[in-house]
Amino acid sequence: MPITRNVSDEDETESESSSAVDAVLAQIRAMIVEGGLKVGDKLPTERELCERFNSSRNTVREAMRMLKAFGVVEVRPKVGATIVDQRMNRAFDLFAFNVTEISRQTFDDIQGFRELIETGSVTQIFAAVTPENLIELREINREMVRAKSVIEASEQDLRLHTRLVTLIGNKSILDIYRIMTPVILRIMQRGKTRRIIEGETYREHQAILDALERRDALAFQYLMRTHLRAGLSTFEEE
Amino acid sequence: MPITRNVSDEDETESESSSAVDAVLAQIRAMIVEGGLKVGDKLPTERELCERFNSSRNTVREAMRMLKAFGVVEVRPKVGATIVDQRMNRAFDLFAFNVTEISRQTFDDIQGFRELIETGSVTQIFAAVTPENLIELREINREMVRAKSVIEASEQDLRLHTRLVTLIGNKSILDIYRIMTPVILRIMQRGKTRRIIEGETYREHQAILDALERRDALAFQYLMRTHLRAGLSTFEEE
DNA sequence: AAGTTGATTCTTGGTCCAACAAATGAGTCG
DNA sequence: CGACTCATTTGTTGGACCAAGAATCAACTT
Repeated sequence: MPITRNVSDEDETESESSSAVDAVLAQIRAMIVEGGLKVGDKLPTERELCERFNSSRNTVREAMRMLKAFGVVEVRPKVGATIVDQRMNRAFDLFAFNVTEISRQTFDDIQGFRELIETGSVTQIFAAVTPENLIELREINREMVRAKSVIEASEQDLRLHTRLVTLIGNKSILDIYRIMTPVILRIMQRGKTRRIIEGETYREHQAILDALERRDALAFQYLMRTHLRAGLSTFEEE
Repeated sequence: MPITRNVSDEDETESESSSAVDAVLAQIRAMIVEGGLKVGDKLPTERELCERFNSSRNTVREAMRMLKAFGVVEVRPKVGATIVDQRMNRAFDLFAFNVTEISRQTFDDIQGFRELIETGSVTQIFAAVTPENLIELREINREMVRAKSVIEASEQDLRLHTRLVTLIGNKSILDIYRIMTPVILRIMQRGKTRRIIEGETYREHQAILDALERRDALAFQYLMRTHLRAGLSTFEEE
């Protein structure tokens, strides 16, 4: 019997994907789901998967590579592949992989989204904030003006906003912010150079934190909106 | 001029990843960025990348596999690899790859996020909605009750909400909704069986659309919040 | 003669195989 | 108890072949 077994044999119940790698990927995935494998469990060895799926080792490895890229498995030499769930981190890597320039449209959309979140969650933020939080937030704001470079200042700026979002207590929203971090940073570093240096951003932050401290929802929302839109105006100058 | 630069040379500024595949991946990425390659451009052939990076073909292929998993390149036989930007679709696939069960916490977070978006964007939605939109939305709602299965009904339910979110006119938010689609669907299909059948969801949708039609922001926000939280209560019954 | 069509060849990704290197867990011996 | 050896497993390499598509060219038709 020749070695070249055809992929599309009898065991091809699903996904006649016309690609051996995709087929193996689907089968491994089915094995995870139907086998009820949970995070922390181990997958069979590569060679075992080879003979189980009638595939070559390279094919199995490429499928494993995709699982790794998806953040579903973590594989170490000798110890094998264990199931994990780092898809959020993968999504983060995804957006850090910059190939295209940020368009004006993307800029508007991201800022609009932030406005929605950061002004809309005023109730939750007010309910959760503690005096210690305020001290920390003001300290971050001071670190921003002490920053040596625009890049560093942007990171502190975003850190302050992210810290505020953390107070909402919603992990999904925080995850989204984490995913968007690279894009937001690029947006900040593009348009805010002068504003940060001139201290406008610092003073706006201070006003927002003051409103937060005295639980003035209307002021908080108004100042936050103005603050976010100010970055918007500097973008279109160029 | 010899092209064969050694991998571990001076240009290894980042990611001395101790992995040949990661090294090749970083180099290809650097080639894209520094070469100013845009979407639509073509990458060199695999064999050319082999000798340029002094790597084996399998190594290059595994690196290419990751680029494909990232949605950065699209590779077709004979024609080679072309640069694309389908990272949003990849992120979508990422979250469709379910390995873990939805926790109560995730459920709360997602619903909280939706509440923030769908009640917070009332101004934009009111400004954008047209009579045709309303007709379409009501039609989707009717299709939901005509649905044969819970799965189909859930899809129509989410379709209505997604259509509403589309009216915001913010592509980033829409992207996030698309990414979350699989998770939201699983949430819906878990808790809403009885509610959909009994027509509660339909009537709540109708009330929301009525408020939308007469531009009653307060009613819209209140009804939407109640509607979203209703699904929350059915979740904890089990 | 020009255009079309068909076959042929060549390129290129897709898959497989065999082998070696490196890492590491496990067993063994001092 | 510790150091050492060994076997297993992933990481990497090089080579081989196949299939499909692009390119080229010859033959045929109009």
